[in-house]
Amino acid sequence: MSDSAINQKVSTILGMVPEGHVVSYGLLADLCGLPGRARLMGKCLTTISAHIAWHRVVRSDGKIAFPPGSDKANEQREKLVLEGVVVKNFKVSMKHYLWQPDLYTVLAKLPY
DNA sequence: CACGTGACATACC
DNA sequence: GGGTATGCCACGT
Repeated sequence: MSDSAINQKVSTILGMVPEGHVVSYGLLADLCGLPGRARLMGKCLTTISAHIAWHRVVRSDGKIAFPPGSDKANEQREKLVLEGVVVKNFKVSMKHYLWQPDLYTVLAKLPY
């Protein structure tokens, strides 16, 4: 699978994550058909972070992936809070996670 | 080719 | 809860 193909899927999927919700890197990888390759997602986001909802991606434990207090971390926290996401100490509450049933809904809309 | 590193995850203790 | 260990994959050195 080419890089651009992955970028395509990531963009598509992130476009379907509703406001006020977040997904983990691992889940995102799963949805891309790349189970176990969460680290690849971070790599991917560095190239397409410009015009998509990259801020809705957090780690599986809820923490923002950037160093707490860094500019990027602050920016992400800001965007999430504006959407109504509860962020405490750079960690989002679990209730905002897109969970399994939601994923099936998302998958049903994907072109593959 | 061998390591180290990184927007990660899981399983333990 | 935190800390360590291991698995994971792409990249640079």
